[in-house]
Amino acid sequence: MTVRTRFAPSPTGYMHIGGMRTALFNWLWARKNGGQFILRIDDTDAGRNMDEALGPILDAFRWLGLDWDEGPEVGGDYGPYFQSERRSLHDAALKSLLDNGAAYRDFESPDDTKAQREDAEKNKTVYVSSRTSVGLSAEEVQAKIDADEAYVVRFLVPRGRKISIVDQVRGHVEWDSDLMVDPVIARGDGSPLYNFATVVDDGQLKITHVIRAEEHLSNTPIQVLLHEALGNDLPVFAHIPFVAAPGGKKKLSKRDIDKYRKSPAFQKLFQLGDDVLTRLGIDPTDNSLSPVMVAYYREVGFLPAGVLNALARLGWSLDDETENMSLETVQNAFTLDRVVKAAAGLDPDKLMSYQAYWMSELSADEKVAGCADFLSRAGLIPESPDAEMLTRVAAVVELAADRLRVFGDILSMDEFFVSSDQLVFDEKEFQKRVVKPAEAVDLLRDVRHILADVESFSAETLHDAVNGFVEGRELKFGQIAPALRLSITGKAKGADLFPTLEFLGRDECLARLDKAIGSAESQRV
RNA sequence: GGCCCCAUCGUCUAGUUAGGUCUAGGACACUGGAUUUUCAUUCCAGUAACGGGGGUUCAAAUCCCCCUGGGGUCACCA
Repeated sequence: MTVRTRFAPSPTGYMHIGGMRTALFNWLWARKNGGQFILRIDDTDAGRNMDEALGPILDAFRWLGLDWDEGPEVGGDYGPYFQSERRSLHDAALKSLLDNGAAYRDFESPDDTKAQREDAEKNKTVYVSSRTSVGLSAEEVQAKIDADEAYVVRFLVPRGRKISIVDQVRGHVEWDSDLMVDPVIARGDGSPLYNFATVVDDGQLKITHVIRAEEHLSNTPIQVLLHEALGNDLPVFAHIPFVAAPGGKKKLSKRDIDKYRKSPAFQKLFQLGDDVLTRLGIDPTDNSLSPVMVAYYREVGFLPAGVLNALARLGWSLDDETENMSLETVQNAFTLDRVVKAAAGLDPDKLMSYQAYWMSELSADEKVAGCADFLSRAGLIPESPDAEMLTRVAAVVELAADRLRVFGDILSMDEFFVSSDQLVFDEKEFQKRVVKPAEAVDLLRDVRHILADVESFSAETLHDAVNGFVEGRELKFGQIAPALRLSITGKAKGADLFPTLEFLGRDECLARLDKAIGSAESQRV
């Protein structure tokens, strides 16, 4: 039997990071077993703006390198893959259920149903459907239809049944059919509801494994019954824990984004993301991009490998020690029985550590390509940089070394891409390191002479020259380095100092020093 | 509230199915130290957990029961 898994997103305009994890596990299970992974679009409220709504979802899959064997754009033998286009399948299934008495038209008014529900709640009894319409003869039903009486189609839940499944992650789970309400499976106009459409589609698509988040566990007994009534082979179910918000156990949700912004666990991520997004000209506070969405990580400059690694380790482990895993490694090792049962909070810190690892695994060329793209988009270098500019980027990437965790980090090294007149000093640090210390400006002047006179402007000779000066004056390096760094880069921290000087070159360094000295003097007076 | 699920360091987890090898392992985060005359990296060290109570057993993180706590879901949404 070929394993067939599916992910069935509704087109919402963005890809949720938790949904992505569910999709990943489905993909993994299919690939691990040499089966098929299917993308079905659950667009029941007919497709308006489908490009806008579906595009970001497919983009997320493409970015992470998760391919689908059947679905939008690629087709397949069991199509169509948009639920809205599968109506004839749903109609036929509905008719068969109605014909054999497994479902019935319920003419009870919604208000009556609601009142019964509330009554039951008040009396602390179990609410089950009244089934007042079940006893109606075919003629009576037809008469009501002819009289335009409103109705819905409900599935007639068999009484006295224990419905049990062997969930691949949870084990044996059981429900009592006597406690179940007859679910509405279609509206009066015949349009199917989720539980019904899903079962019809899963059956027709020959899905063998339904791997989904645990919030769907409570839908399972209805779906099992529907599969039975339709004569489908029952798929294997695996309910994986949902992805929780950092620090908590609640489902990660787009609506709570403002709360996350204040959460300490999210602090570092937001700081990084806000900075990068702002430099790219995207307003990070309007929440059009947030850490709940896959696209956020791409925009900030994460690697697919980093995100994938973090997602795979959220609720799954290979063994007691392996942390850094490629998609291929995970794919080969993936089993459902190693999926954890409890909800797992997304840990931005850990995500960042996976990311940093995969960034360090990248070749120099790959880093340069990624950084150049971000620099272009931030307007720091031309859109199509020439070879000379790319060499420059490569040199900065080398200077950045492991300070580069995400591609967006390169944007905070803007001092290497602007000239002295555009250079902005960190105001607070400038006060502290250059303006305040009494001797700073004089020392800077001395250093200027050294830089002007040194024979070859290389990191090594620069280091020796400055060092000689420091020793000759019986100073400490720390008395001069911070002021020098700030004058040259405008920042209090950054890449190694002397290589930075060498990279910028003598003229640029002197110009920056002059600017700093001038600025400090004017502020002192 | 009904139904269902879950419960090991702050976090992600190993260990639970086949009880002993667990004075509970790893990773992230955090703290301290070394290296780096910034920052980051790297290295070393440290803090830190079986929710509680009953059983069963020679032996329980592991099996059973109860409690507590957390969560999901209760639509003519998906």
